[in-house]
Amino acid sequence: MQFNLLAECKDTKARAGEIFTDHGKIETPIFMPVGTLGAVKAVQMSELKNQIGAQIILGNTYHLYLRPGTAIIEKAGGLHKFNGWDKPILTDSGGFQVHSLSSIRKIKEEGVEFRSHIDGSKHFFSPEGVIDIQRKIGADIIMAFDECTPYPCELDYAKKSMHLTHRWLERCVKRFAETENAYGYSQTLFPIVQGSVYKNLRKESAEFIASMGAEGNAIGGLSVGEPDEDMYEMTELVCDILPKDKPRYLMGVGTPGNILEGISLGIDMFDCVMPTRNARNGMIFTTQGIINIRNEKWKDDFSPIDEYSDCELMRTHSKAFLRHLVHTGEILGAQISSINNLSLYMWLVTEARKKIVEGTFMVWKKEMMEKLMRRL
RNA sequence: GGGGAGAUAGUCAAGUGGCCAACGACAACAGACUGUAAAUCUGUCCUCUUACGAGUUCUCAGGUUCGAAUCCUGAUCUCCCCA
Repeated sequence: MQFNLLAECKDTKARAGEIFTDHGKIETPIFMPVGTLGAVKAVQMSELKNQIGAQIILGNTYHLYLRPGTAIIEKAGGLHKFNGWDKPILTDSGGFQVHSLSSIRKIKEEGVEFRSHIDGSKHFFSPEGVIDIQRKIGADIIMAFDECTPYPCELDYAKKSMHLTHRWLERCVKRFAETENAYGYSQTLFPIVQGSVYKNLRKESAEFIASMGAEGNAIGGLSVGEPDEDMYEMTELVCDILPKDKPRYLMGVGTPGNILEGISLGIDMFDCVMPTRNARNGMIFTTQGIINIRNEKWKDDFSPIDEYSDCELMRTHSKAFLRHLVHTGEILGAQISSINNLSLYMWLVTEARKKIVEGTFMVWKKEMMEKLMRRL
């Protein structure tokens, strides 16, 4: 993997760059649609590629390990072959499931014991095992196994958890170095900064992660319920420590506003389920603000969903029709909504990149923050 | 014409003397959702009130009772069976 920094904003810490992987180029800042099970829910690969313009998607180690199982993916020749997505893929390690499945897992020094959320069976994830699985899944970028701490989180717990994540990281790095890619193209391992919302912990973690010399670095444990101000403060602090010449990935973020703020703090990569999950629940992100398309007020509004969208679907379909689809539970409602939201997110990062290169990012960002986050 | 069953809030549907403004489901309305246990979840849902609470209800009209959606009488309407 290769990262080139192409432009920097003079007013903020925003930057524009490009990442080269064996599956192609990624222009940063970038938003990565989440496809937990190897598929972005309600969106076809061709739509992702041609309409939305996605450059990289996510998969999830824990979920793919349970179903279809590592052996099947290996037999298919890796996830790219299995799901037909020939551009870059990033897999999360299962660290987020340590957080989201907290009621059915047990954390130990050695690793994490999960009970499958599907059938209750026991599974053990160690840092080494997670690297092995991710080697077999074959994502271009793989993540270290970490504990994504909850919010709120006691200082004492956050500290212990962070140190555990650091020890796990060393084991991940070791295993990664000892193993090879399974399908002939290169993979790279991103370590993850933790430390909850504690400045001293974040600093310590960022310094430790920076010292690993990875090709890219991630910030985890944020956007788990803390106030936006805390998220931004931690992000800024960490970005200032992480190497400038490597991409920075803010995991799980966020709203369009969060993303713009993250970009201005020096983040290059984002992923979030919000555009797809919320789409399925009727939340439509448009260039003019946020719409709850289920609301009664749209029932006879035959104007385009977003006449200023660069997504043709949004300019041609009416709010009333989309409301009808979502309201009646038509699958097409989820599809159109998901494509729209992802298109909007991709448009957002693409525009941001342009503005950074042009040198007008700050003014544009301010305008967009208000516009995109307002409720219609 | 004869016999039988039934009418409960937007819909379906429990309740068959007090714990009933009335179970539940659906619909409707609103909200939540940030490295996806989510096409999920939460709330409201007779009227008025932010709420506390108050006021009207269980086809209609009488009646029994301290007390009725629940018992009695009649009316109206619906459905089924036989001729």
